Amino acid sequence: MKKKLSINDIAKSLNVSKTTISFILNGKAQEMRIGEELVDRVLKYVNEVGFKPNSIAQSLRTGKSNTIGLMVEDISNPFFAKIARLIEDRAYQNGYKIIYCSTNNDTKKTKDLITMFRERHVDGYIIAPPEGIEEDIESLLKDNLPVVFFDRHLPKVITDYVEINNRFSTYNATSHLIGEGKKNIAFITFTSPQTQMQDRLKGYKNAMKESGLEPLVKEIVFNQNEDLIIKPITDFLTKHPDLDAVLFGTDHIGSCGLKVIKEMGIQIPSQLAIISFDDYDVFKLHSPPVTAIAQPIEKIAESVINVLLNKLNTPLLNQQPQFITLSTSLNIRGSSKS
Amino acid sequence: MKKKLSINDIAKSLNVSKTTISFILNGKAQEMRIGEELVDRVLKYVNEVGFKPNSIAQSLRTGKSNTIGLMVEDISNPFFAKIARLIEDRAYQNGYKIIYCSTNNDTKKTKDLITMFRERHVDGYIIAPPEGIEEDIESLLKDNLPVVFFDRHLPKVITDYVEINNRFSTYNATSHLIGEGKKNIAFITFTSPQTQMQDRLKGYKNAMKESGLEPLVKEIVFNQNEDLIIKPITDFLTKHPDLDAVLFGTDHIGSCGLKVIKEMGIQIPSQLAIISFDDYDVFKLHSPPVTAIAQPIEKIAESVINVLLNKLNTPLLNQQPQFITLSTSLNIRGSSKS
DNA sequence: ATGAAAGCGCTAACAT
DNA sequence: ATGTTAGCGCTTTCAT
Repeated sequence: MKKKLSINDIAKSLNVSKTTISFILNGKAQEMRIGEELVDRVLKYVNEVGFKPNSIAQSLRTGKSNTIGLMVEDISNPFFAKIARLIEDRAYQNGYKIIYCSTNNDTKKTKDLITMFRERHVDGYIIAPPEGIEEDIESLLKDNLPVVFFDRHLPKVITDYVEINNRFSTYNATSHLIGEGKKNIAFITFTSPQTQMQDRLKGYKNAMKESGLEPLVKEIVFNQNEDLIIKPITDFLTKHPDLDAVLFGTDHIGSCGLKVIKEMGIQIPSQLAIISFDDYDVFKLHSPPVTAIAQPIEKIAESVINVLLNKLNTPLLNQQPQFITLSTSLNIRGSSKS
Repeated sequence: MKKKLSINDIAKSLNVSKTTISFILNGKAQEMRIGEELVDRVLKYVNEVGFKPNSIAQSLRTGKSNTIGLMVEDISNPFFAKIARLIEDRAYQNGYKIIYCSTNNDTKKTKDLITMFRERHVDGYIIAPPEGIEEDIESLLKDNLPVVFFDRHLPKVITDYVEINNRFSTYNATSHLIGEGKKNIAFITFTSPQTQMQDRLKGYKNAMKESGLEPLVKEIVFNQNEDLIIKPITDFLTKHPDLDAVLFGTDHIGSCGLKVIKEMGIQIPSQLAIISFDDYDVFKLHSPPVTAIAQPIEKIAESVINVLLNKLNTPLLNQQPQFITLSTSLNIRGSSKS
């Protein structure tokens, strides 16, 4: 087994000081006026023996870890999985690694995870924040650690975020249903104080009120166990046979809703028109295909990582935080036509 | 801004040697026969001021990073996303962090990523390996770094792996179609030398041959761009109007196949019976619901992390590698009945 | 232009 | 039972 090389080994083999090696490796040869010939010789040798500086030692010395902490709600949710994938790609391209984790929307778990990330000295944080972690974030910001929120933000915390226009999205979707002649339109969503969910709720209510219709909201407690989502939806639909349309607040609720509707034998769209937030294969392939609010996933990921890299690269400039709001598109399909 | 505390600060404040602190913090107080009263005092103070040892320094010193490298094919694929989620949970429970990345089945990218993981001194590797990285893995193993494969393995590399019984799964699914009276059964899959895909192919062929039927295989080049999967499927189905059943090799091909079938207006199952590998909402909710081969995702994740933690905890015992093969279930639904 | 040396924070062998 | 000290591998200041 070959021993791992250190910068000292290189220095000895080449009869050069390790300082010089370090400078050359870090591109400071010019600055330090190191002979071009030496630079070549070192680079050639380093390459030959495949020496890589020990990044842990580098981290200890410089205080940078070249790591970004990514906290999503649930990595197995397609929305977050896709975002994570795109962020990962761009981060690696820029020499950053990603450490990720799922918060499960659990405040305590999230606090623990922030502590762990902190111990690991991650250079920057990308977070889809659950409620109740304001202090922890403030503490990060106080120590000059860059934090970018996405999907939602914490109203009391001033830091960069990337979101979509939730309020308009549900307003628009609801209006579409109203335009199709629907009157008894329910909104089924998760119970959540988070900004994105609150905004979706507001958009729905606004559209209903503007048209003089009575809002009917069913809130479901967030749970990993699908049965605990399906049950309340079933109860709700059973209790309100007079509904002519339903707007689902998230993709997860949407697909659970479809299961219930299938189970109950309700016809879409003749008996019930349907729209879901988020747009995935399950909606596109459904019969009839389901009208859905599509988030611009690539743009979200792109914006998030750009904002963070930007902050990482210019740490001294205490720039104004950026608040980015992106647009969704309403993909109208068979499930919402009358 | 409060300065980060170090073990030295603690030692000074308490008028105790930092060795003692270190021993106490690492649970070696008993072993070192340190006074119980002192232990309490130290623990209390450490807790009070919120001191956490710098894990980077720990890593540098001990050579352990408490990090597991997880390399999946594509984190935005639900199969891998769910596995990742479960592995993440168990890893965090055991004090390990996960650094993950998507290989995209790209040999070169994977080699680079292994190098990166290595530089980061990850303690163990969980990999869904693409072909062509045999040497890199051998090199890891030579240096005593634990590697666990899942979803597939590399025949030339002897290390632990967790898989499903692919051959039987497709054999069984094909047999089911044959039992339903189908004769012209095609298998649409990705072109891949990987063991899981080869085994799926073999299972299909075996079933066909045993029944004296002619296998018809359409191989599609793996691509991120969905259009490049849909196009060849469309061409294939157009060219073979006499087919009465199709078995799809993966969930991704399966959902693309459904799109094609929908587009072409083919009736399931009257004109064409369908079975897909992997079982997700998109298949369950389809009309008619799609017969699917379900992988035991929880068991896979559980086995993988158990095998790895086991190796991590008993590094000296150069145990026999474990080869775990789990069973799938064939969930028969409307799409495959005659 | 190059080298010596300090030190990032921690662990553990060794000394007492 | 507790303290002293030598590094882990690297960067960077300061001296030459």
